[in-house]
Amino acid sequence: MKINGKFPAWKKKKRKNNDEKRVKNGTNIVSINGISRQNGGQDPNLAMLSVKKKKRLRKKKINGTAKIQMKEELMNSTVQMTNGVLTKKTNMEMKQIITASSPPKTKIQSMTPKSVNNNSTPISKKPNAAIPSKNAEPKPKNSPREDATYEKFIRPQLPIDVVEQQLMHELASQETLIVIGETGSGKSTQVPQLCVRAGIAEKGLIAVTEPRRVAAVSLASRVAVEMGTDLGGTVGYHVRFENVTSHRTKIEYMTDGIVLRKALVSPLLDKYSTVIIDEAHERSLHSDVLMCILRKCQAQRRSTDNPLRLIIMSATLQADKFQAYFDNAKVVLVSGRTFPIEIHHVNPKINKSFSATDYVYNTVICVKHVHLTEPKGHDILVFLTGSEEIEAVAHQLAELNGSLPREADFILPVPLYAALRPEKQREAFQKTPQGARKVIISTNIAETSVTIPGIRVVIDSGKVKTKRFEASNRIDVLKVHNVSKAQAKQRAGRAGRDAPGKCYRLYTREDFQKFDAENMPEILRCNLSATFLELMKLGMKNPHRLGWIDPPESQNIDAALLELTSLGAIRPINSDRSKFVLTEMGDVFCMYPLSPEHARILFQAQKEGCIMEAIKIVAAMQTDALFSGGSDSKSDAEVERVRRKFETREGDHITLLKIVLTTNDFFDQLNAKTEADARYNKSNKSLEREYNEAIRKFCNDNMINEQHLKTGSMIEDQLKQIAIEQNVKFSTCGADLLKIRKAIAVGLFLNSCEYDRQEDRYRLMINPAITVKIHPSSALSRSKPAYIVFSELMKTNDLYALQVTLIDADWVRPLITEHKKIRKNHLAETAQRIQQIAKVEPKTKKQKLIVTF
DNA sequence: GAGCACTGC
Repeated sequence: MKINGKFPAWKKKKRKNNDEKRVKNGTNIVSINGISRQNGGQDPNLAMLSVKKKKRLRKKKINGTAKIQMKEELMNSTVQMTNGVLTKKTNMEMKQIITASSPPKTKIQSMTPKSVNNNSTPISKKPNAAIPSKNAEPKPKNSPREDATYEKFIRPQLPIDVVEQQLMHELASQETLIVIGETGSGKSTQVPQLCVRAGIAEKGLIAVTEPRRVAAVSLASRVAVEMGTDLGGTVGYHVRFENVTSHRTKIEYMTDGIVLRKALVSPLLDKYSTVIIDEAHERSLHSDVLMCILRKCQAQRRSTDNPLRLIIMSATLQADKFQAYFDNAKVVLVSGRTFPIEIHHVNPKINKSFSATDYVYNTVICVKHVHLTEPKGHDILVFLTGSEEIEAVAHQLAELNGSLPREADFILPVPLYAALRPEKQREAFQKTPQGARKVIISTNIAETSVTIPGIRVVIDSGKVKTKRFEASNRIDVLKVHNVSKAQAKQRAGRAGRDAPGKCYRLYTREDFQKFDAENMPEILRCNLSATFLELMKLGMKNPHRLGWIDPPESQNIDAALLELTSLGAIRPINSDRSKFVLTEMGDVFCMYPLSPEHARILFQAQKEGCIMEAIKIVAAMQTDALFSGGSDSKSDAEVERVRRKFETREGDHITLLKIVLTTNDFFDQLNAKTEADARYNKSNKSLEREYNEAIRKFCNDNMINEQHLKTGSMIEDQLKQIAIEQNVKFSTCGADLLKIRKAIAVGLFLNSCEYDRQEDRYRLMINPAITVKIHPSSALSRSKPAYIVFSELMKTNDLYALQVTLIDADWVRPLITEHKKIRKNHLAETAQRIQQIAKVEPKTKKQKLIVTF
């Protein structure tokens, strides 16, 4: 998947001149398709816009205002819920609401929730008259360009301004602070700046962690504008493949995963005086792990001259958990800035045409109702669970147009989900044509990851598809669940970004009351092995005794320990078998951003002498499907024909290798041609156009997803870089594919299966009670070899093995025997430990506050 | 012969 590195010379030069100041460890790769979600450095909010609009906005960037305004909309999207209010409002009342909310008034929460009452900061209602200048940050003298460009910027008022003095005071005096503020409060952009103004940044950087790349990049650029500095100057960001910071940087926006990687190299994180964890309420795996290790880190730095300050920022009022976890830390509340939203629940007594079970049917009925009753021009956003449902509804809505009254507008259904090709995704952001109403039918991608302008009505099915890990059988189960109350609120809020909105919920109010309050934290529903490996690198010995906000189930913890032990990454300490340490191999695994199984493949490949091939395959395994056939234009037969082209008898991993090698050849030829063209004085512009056009055609002909290809290529480079740092001797096996299959078999040996002719299914070798089917998308689904390994087991309607490779049973048998031995000991010890715990600690309810590694 | 939400290093 070699796209970058061999970049035409003309492109490299151009880049270098523009980006001298930037510190980039990523790859300078041209945007293959121009617009992408995983964009390399370009503004993520611009990324979703049409090319024309983008150009327009770029032009305006000189005076800063256009971009700022747009960011303002995107960053401070305003939400207010009139939760549960069903009353219809008259036009007059609606007008009043609109005048009252535009511009939305700053409102400060005067009441404090019960849970945080005793230690929360009382917030003054008086508007703050003496707010220090927003540009108090001294401007760097050596960069006149920055001053000229951004000097005149004055940011609009935000709700957080009112508590500014209060916050400054608390920031200076508290070791840990919890800031609760709903969307639009301005906390993500202002709190880091307040830290700088409070003088906290003198001792070290301010780190701000975000769960998504887009957020880290766009917040950094916004704050850079506000502080009158270049991106990468006083304010920078660091996400995977992209480090835009410099020695001058004081505020560093990062994804939470990056901070974790940094902690692995420098466990005390002493470069940072403050770590701000944003969006803590989302409870992402990384942010939970971070809170866990930062608490420990804080304790260790407490007595030094460089103590660590923690700020936990959350959008929901359920602060009690965080407060208890951080030793009764102070809580500051800031209100959001929002437009009101009318909530309508289904009432079965009135809405007789609704089905009790079929929410897809109800969706169509509801869209029709809304379309015929709501004012023209109000676009609709529908939340459903998956691509199949979405395409079905889109189809039915398109057909509905035939039966609408003559005066009604046209319904324009627009599907939106992550697996959709980028150019199709872009349609959701295009302006609605005259005489039509856009109905965007989306998965939960539209909940947080992307923001669509112009939405006035939300239709919420109340359902979401989530993946949960079944530790007992090591299976991922993908199932439709009810959303949480917080999630339903988030969805409704999407209707109130630009103006007052409405939300139709396709479930009764009684149903809503039964929903969980919050989303289930990721740590409770995923395989913990990779996380434990990282924590053990940091010195954790017994994960059962680690202080989590929500501790994972014992069974899940044990499953991860067993997996890591079997893979040879950790071993129990002889003196105390409930404690574990990393093995030498485990120490190497940690350096790779991979699951322990995938790291094991690389380790084995090194022994077998096929590390180059292994890196290509493992990198491709990290991306989503490279093939992007299905749903649009191309027929099933066509998709099948292209797929066959790459299929190999050895299985899907070798198929991946074939695709990557084919692509490499293509890029070699394309780059050679482009460089030759450059010598004939073709303009850079036309060269770039032809280059991108050729890539697009290649991907289209081969049904390869450009975006995933690009990501895979960058991961390949990253893995190679790490391998170099680990002094790995590079080797290639050429056409001898047996070696690479062996490496794959060893890494994935826990997933090896034997064919059962009678059942016509595969039995898991580590647990013969479980039988699985090879997914029909696999190259081996028809040939049914005797022994296979797979990448992943997925439970949908049946239990399917995904990504399958043909193996020799002798490669894995010794490993399986060893695994069974370990499991037996492990189980005996687990049983013993459980007995001991039951004796010593009868039902301890209160959570320990001291971290015990 | 099925059909897979979303992130992140």
